[in-house]
Amino acid sequence: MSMEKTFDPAAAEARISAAWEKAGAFRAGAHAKPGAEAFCIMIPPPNVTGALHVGHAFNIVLQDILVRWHRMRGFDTLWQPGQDHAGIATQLVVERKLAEEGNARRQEMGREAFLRKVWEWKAESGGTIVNQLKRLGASCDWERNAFTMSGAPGAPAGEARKFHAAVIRVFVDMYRKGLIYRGKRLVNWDPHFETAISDLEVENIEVAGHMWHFRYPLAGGATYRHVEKDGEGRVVVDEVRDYISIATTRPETMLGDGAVAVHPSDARYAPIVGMLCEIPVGPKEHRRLIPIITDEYPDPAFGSGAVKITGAHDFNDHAVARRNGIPCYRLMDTKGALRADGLPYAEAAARAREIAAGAVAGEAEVDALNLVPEAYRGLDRFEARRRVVADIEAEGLMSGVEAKPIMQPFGDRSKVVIEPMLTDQWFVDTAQIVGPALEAVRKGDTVILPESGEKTYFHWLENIEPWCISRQLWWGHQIPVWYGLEITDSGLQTKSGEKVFVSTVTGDPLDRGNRTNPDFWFCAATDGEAVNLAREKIASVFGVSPNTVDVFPFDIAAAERVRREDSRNCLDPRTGQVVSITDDPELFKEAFRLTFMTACRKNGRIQYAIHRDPDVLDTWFSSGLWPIGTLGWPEKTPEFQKYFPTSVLVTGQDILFFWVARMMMMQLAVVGEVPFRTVYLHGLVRDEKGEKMSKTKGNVIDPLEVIAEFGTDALRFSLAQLAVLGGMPKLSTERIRGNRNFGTKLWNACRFAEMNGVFAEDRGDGVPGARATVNRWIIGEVGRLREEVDAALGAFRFNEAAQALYAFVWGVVCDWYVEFAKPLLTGAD
RNA sequence: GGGUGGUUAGCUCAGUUGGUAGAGCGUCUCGCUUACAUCGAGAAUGUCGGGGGUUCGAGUCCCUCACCACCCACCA
Repeated sequence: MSMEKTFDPAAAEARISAAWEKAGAFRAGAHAKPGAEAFCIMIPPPNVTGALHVGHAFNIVLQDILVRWHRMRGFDTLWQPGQDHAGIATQLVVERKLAEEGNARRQEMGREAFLRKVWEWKAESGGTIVNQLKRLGASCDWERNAFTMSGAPGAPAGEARKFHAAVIRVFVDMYRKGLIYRGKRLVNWDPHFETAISDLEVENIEVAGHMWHFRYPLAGGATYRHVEKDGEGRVVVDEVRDYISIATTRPETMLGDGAVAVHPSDARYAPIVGMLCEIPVGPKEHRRLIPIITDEYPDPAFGSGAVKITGAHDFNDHAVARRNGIPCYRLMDTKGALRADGLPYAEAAARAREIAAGAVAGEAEVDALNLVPEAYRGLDRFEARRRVVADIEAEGLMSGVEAKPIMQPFGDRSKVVIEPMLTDQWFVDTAQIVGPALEAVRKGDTVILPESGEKTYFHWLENIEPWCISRQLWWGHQIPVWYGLEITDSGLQTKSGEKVFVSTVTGDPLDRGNRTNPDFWFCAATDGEAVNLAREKIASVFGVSPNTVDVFPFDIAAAERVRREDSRNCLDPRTGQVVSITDDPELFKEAFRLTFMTACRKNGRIQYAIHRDPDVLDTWFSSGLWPIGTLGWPEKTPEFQKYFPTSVLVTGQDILFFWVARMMMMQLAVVGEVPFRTVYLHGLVRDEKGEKMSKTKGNVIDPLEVIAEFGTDALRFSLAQLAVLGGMPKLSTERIRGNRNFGTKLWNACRFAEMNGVFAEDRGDGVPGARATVNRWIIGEVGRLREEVDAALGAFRFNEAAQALYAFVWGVVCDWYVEFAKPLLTGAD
């Protein structure tokens, strides 16, 4: 078969790809020399949210070059492929798809049915991704394809790998070691997805905002002399005021103010520190009074120097509130609307006044108080802001408003304004596990390239914050913790002589905020184990044998549904509290049915109900275990032993914190080893002008379209050329076209050889013994080239390797060697 | 407010121990010569952001200024 003048990528790629697959050329250890050193790369698992873009292509090509380079030289090579379940992103995609297809919404569908839909989506999307990776020529060991949710309950056939088990195992271990904790903290709340997110998932963007200045009247009509001085000590203001002036960019949060703070050194306010002032909003007869306190936080030079403290909706304020024992009143619901639940405003405000006056209130009670006046209840936060401003202005207590650019937090996926929200969440206590991760890079156990990446890594880890890992989503690894209500032995007995149990927990057993005592949390890999833990715990509380305790895990979502749909409610509507349950079977039946109350004694046995935390883990918690999870840990698989720690991680610098740093911490915490020896960070692929590619700009280069037009090699070579260490890859179609031409050039050199019968005879392996000077010369040149390419790749300078090959093929082989060879081939040899 | 990187030919960018600048694309001229017009032959274009310093010698090291980009950050 003689060769065409131009290379036909489509035909060749399909043929070669099939041959590779048939030969098992990419299997772990393929082409390894006996006793060879291992070389392993874990693919950064693409999300199962859709098609691959050119950024993936870039990432894949670099890995493929490293992998093939090692495999070719006889290393025992594994390139581990797989996909990430990508909690929020995938849930979003599937919800959108369901909506487009006119299906029931997730909430109507129920968790189980929805998850089945997600798995269907995953099967489709995962398959697409694998096929696209294959089109890019990725030489992964496809038989080992992994998925971060494989093996999870509800996973369909074909998802039997055990990644889920590894994730759960790590959670349980870390919990038991005290590396994971749960608590009520101010977290970044996404009102669109109605879940907490981590700090990293928040994008701070400057937007046009306003700063309003309001007057908080002093309580009881009190007045004071307000004196302001300029830099030289000259008095510029000296007047009698009956208010304190504060500034805010978020007037709607005033409703939850717990204090006004000034700096302790601020002489202007010294006369009124300790006094009360009034929040100038809401029905006049029930306005709340809050104290004027001192704290280091306010900057006397900024604004009026006085700051309103809203502990439940601002991170700074929260810290101030904590330090000073100021209550944190939550104003919003999960959708970011002002709360409509709880007691009427008048009663809530009355209680808040008592608290302000010194009444003791627990965290749960404070959280349950809804201090939103009826007029604002249920309003969206932005609408509430408008109303609050209008109302204060109408009352004449607004002293000004200025336009001001402000930094506002947005959800990276939802693009809605993030709300600091006081909620119960799970956290990794990163401070405890960060040390080894820092140390490993400092010592060089892991090297990050380019070097600037190490600086960024250090900077972030040295200032690490706790990592919020719980998400109020359905698609993900469900947190392996079961809760029961706190129960104590009251010592009381019924007439028949059996003990009465007392639940010491106040509030609603179905309330997520009500799982306060960790002694009654049961963290275990399976519900069976959780039941056993609970059984032993309850038995020990009452001093009985575990054999006499029955533990019932129940589904809290079902319980909530039962409650919603039942018009009767045996809980005290005021407090939501159930105090004690005796062994009265009728009472038990009623209570259990309506509230899923947690314990009773029945037929001489203790019965105790537990329910699993409905939340799931942050996607990055599971992908943080990618290196060990894909290799079969916790089992000591041969692959784990051979390929871990892995050799190189090739990934985008944008996920240095999200993923790389966390993998370092997690692997070191779990198996005490670094996950990889070298991290190669690359930039985001941009268009030829250096702008981010986006659908709206229309400058997206679709790798599949490029492949269709120019062939995979043209794309791959272009991407390799762009891989400058620390550089910003800018891709243009022109470049790809140029490299398609390069491919043609190479093709034609081969065609020339073929036309001259070079391939007709089998010359065997190894370096041919050349006699002609030209041939000896070119063999030497090839050797030089190889050294050059090896050196470049060894230093992760893909662009230099590409450049060397380009210059050699075009400038040496084609320009000179082919020409020199012509007389040789046409001559009488 | 911190941090990181960048500023080299018209464009996009390389330039790893300091030794008077390179590639691709584009431009201009010529050429369909038996591997290749997705090609060949030839040509033009740079005070390497400004300033200062170290050195025999600096795009390459140091200082400083300007501008750009990105990341991180709680100023109400």
